[in-house]
Amino acid sequence: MKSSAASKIAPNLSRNDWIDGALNQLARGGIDTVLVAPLARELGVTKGSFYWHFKDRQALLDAMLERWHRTDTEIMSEVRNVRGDAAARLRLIIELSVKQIGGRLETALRDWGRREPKARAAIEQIDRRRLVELRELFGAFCVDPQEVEARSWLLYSMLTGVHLIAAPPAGIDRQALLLRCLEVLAPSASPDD
Amino acid sequence: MKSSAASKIAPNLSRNDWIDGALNQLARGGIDTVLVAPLARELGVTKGSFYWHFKDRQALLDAMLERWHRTDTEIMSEVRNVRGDAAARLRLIIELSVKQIGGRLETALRDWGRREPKARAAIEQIDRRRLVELRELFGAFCVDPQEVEARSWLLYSMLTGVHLIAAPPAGIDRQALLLRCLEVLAPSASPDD
Amino acid sequence: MKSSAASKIAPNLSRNDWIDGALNQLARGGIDTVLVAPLARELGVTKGSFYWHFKDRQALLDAMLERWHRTDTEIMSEVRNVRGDAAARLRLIIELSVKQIGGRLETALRDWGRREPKARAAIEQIDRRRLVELRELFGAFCVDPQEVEARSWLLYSMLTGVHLIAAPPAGIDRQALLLRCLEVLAPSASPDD
Amino acid sequence: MKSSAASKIAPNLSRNDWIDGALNQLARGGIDTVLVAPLARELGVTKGSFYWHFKDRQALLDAMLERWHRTDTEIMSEVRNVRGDAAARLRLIIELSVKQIGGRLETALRDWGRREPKARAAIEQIDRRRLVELRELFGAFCVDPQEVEARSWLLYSMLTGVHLIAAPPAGIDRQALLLRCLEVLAPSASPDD
DNA sequence: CATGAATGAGCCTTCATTCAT
DNA sequence: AATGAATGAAGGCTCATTCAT
Repeated sequence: MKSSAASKIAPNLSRNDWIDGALNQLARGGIDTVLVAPLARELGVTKGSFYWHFKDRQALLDAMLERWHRTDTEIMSEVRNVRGDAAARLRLIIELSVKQIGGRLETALRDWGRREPKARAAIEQIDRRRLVELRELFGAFCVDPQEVEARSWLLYSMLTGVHLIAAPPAGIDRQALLLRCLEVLAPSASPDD
Repeated sequence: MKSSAASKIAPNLSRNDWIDGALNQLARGGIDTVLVAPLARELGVTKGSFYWHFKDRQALLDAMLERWHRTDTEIMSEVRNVRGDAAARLRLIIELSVKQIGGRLETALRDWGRREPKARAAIEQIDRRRLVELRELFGAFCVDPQEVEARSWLLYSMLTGVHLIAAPPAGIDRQALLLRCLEVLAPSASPDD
Repeated sequence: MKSSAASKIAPNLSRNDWIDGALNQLARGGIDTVLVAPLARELGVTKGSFYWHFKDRQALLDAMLERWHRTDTEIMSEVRNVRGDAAARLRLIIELSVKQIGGRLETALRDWGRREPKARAAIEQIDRRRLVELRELFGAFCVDPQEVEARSWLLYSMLTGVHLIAAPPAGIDRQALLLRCLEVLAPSASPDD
Repeated sequence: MKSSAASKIAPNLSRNDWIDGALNQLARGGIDTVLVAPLARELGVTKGSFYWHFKDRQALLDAMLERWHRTDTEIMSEVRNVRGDAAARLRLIIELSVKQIGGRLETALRDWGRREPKARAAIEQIDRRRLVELRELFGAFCVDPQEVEARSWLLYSMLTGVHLIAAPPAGIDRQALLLRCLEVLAPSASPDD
C-alpha cells in the first residue's frame, strides 16, 4: 500500500517517505547528492513542503542515520534468533550483506562518515557491535584471540570492501566467492563438509 | 602580490598544480567537492584562469584519472623490482597501502567510480592488474586456483575495505592487524617464521 | 499541550492576542518584520490558525493601526482630564512620551508611515490632533500665533526625534533634558518657578 | 556621464554603483528592502554578478555605512569652512538638512540603527560630532552650559524628528518653520535682525 | 478554533562557464 | 598566463496563502 513510484497520486507525504527517498538517493549518488530540491522533484512535491516535515536539510540527514541504525538493529536480532550453529550464522551474514544492492547503501554511508562526525559516530557504533558478534562466531573455530581478531576483520573488511573493487572475480560470482572465502577463514563452515 | 591564501608565491600555475590540488580535494571531500571555484580560491587565482589550462571541469576530472593511473603504474613496477620472495612482496604491498593516508585517495576514487563510468573504467583496469599480481604471489602458497582466487580477494578487499571500518581493532594497530591477517592467508609469509 | 514557547498556556488565542504580538514585533523590528509565520511560532500556533482571525496579513496591519488609534485617543482624554494648568499638562505629556519604552512603537509606526499610505493617514490624524492640543497649551505662554506654532513644533518634533539620536546628552538623562527644554520653550512652566 | 537609469547600456557596474543603488533603496523603503535580487534587477544585471563585488549582503550593508560616514565628514568640513558667524552656520545646517530629500536617508539609517549594532555605532559617532559642533555654535548665544545643551538638543532632535511628523505645519512651509524655530532658540540668529 | 500539508514566489548564495582585455 | 565582470542555473530556506479535515 506504499506509494512506490513518483506518481502524483499520493497527496500527503510522510516524514518517512522523505527518509526513504533520501536513503535511496544516498545509495545511488552519495551524500552530496541528497538535496532537498531534487528529492522534492522526485517525490512530486515542491521543495517548500519539505520544511513542513524537517527543520532543514541537516534534520533529514540526522533522520537518515537514525533510520539506518534502527534497521540494522532489527537485522542483527534477526541474525541472533536464527537457528543454527556459528557456521550457519556466518553464511547468513554473507547472504544478507550481498542482498542489499551490492552494499551500495552501506558504502555510501561509510563515505559520508569519512567527512561528517555525526555519520562517523553512527557507523562506529554499528561496526563495533558487528565485530563483537563476529568475534563470538569465529570463537567457535579458533581459540587464540589474536587469530579470532584477524579472521573477524578479514571477513568484515571483505564484506565491506568487496563492493569497491571494480574488476570481477575470475570464473565465479561474488556471492560464491564470499562463501569460498568463508571456508578459508572458518574451514568447517563449509555447508557440504 | 595578491595571492592571499596560496602556500606558494609562484604566480604562474601549471596544469599539474591544478591536478595536485584537485586530487587533494578528492581525497579530502570526494569528487562532488572538486569544484573549480573553491580550487581557484585555494590556489589564489581567479576561476577564469582555470579555463586556460582545461577545457572544462570534465577535462580536469579526466586528467586526475590519468595521473592516478600513471602513479599507480610506477608503484607497481617498484613492487616488481623489489628483491625478495612472494612473502616479502606481499608485506611491501601492505605497507604501501597503509602509508597512503588511510587510503583516503583510493577510497574516494572508488566512490567516484560507483557513479561515473569513466572513473569506474580506470579503477577496473587497475584492479585487474593488481589482482593478476596478487594471484601470482599467492600462487607461491597454494596450488588450487580457487584457493588462490579466494585468498587474493580476501587480501585485496581487506586492503580496500579496512579503511572504511570506523571501529578500531581490539588491542592492535591497523598495520599489525593487516600483517597478522597476511599470516592467516599465507602462513609461511610471517617474517619470523 | 503543544505550545512550546508561548508565555501563556491559554490554547485559544483571540484576535487581540495576535494584534498585541504584532505591535510588539513592530516596536522591536519594524513593519517588515511583522510576519505571519514568525508571529505564529511565537504564539505557539500554526500559521494556518492566523487565517481564522484575519483575512490576510493586510487585515492584521489594519487592525494594528486601529488599535493604536484607539489607545492614543484614550491617552489624550486622560491628559485632558488631568487637573492642572498648561505647564502641568505639558510636563505630563513629556512623561508619558518618555515612558513608552523610548518611543519605540511610535518610531516604528512613523517609519511604516513613510511607506504605506494607510499608516501615514493614521499617523497624520493623530499628529494633527496632538498639535491642536499643543498649540492650545502653548497659547498660555505666548500670543503670537507664529511663535505658538514654532514652539509647538519644537516640542513635538523633539519628543518624536529625541529617541532617534544615538549619542547621549552631556551630563543629564533624557527625561531631565526634555524638562529643561520645556523651560526654554515655556519659561514659567518650570515646576519650581 | 554616469549611467543614471536602469538601461542596458552600462556594461560593467562598479562597487560604487551598487552602493548608490542600495542607499537609494534604503531611503525609499528601509533596510529590510535593500535586497540583492531586486537591486540587481534595477541595475539591469543578474544577481549572481553582485557576488563579484561583495562577499555577501552584509558586506554591502557595511559599505553603505562607510560611505555615509565619508559623505557626512565631507559635509561637516564644508560647514566649518563657510564664512560667517554662528547664526549663518546654523542657518546653513538647517538648509542642508532640509535639502536631503526630506531627511529620508537619515531617517532610514536611524531606523536601521535601532536594530543593528553596527549601524547604531555609525550613527552614534556622527551624532556625537554633530552635537559637539552645535554646542559650539549655541555657545555664541548663551553661556550657561545647561542652556547650551538644551538648545543644541532642541535643534538637533527637531532636525531629526520633523520629518517624521505627518501633519503639515499651520500656514508655513517646513523650511520656514525651521528658521522660525531657530529664532526662538538663538534670537539674534534671525537674518533680518 | 484550529492543525496538517501543501503551493509558489522570492531571496541569498555558489557554481560552471564565457568573453573581452 | 591570466584578470574582471558577467550570465544562468541550481539549491537552501522562508514566507503568504490555501484547503481539507
